[in-house]
Amino acid sequence: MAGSATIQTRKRSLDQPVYSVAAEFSLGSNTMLNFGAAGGGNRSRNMVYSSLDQEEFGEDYLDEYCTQQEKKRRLTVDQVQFLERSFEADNRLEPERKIQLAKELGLQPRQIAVWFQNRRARWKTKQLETDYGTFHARYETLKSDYDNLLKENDKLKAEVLRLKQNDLGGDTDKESLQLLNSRGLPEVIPEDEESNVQSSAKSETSNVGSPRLTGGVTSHAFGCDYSDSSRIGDSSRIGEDNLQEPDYALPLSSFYHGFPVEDHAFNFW
DNA sequence: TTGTGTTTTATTGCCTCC
DNA sequence: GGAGGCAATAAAACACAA
Repeated sequence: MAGSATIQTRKRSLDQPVYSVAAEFSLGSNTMLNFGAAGGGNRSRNMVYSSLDQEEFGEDYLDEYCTQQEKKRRLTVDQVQFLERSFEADNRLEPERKIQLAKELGLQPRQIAVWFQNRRARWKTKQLETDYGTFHARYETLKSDYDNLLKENDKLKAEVLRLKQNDLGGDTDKESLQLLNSRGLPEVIPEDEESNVQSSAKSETSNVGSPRLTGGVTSHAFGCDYSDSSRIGDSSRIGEDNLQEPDYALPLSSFYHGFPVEDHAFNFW
């Protein structure tokens, strides 16, 4: 068999044989754990064979073996458990550790490397699924909060509109405004008192004729704190350069997280 | 038993690092 | 340029319903 006595490099060309070669390292049988063979012995032409095979049966056997065997062999439960424990300790594989594991499990170092490679891939997939679940749950929470804010805002706007339509001079309306203010909302100033506010403030808002919101519009007033973007997680952290003071000329419903909201629908995902 | 979907083992090609 | 990592993929092994 061509190439059977050469050490397989991982970067082989297409016309090279696919057989891995047991001579990649010399296996010390006294250090090898007794994991036995899995899968009943049918091994693929593509399947690496162990150093033990080479020691026991020699190259003639291996030539025949490599031409006849076409099946892969799965690792035993014990081998997998051993590898799992090793992976938990450190999912990176230094060359020395790879050799050591190969000796202890009776496998090729290449098999150890492949197993760790595939295991990292599985771990990454699992991690992505976990992260998705976490972020999606947070998204749902934020969306729910946002919807509640919208509803609250609509109610308040309706309340303000109703008050404006009434005779604003009456005590009843003042009491209503005080009630609104007592709810921890941005302070609503009756128009008859607004004249006492500095005239320069008038240019800050285009809501001429409407009760003025003071102290800025923040979610804190609604018992929520959305200013901490770290709740979302570092990977989705909002760039602080993008943070800006809300444009108070826009309606309250246009704000979320300090950003103008173009559309109520989130395109989070 | 068989068809089908999933998991595991292994290869290939490309990329980065030293 | 070699070694090692990763993504994509192939294919065998396995699980399981019909």
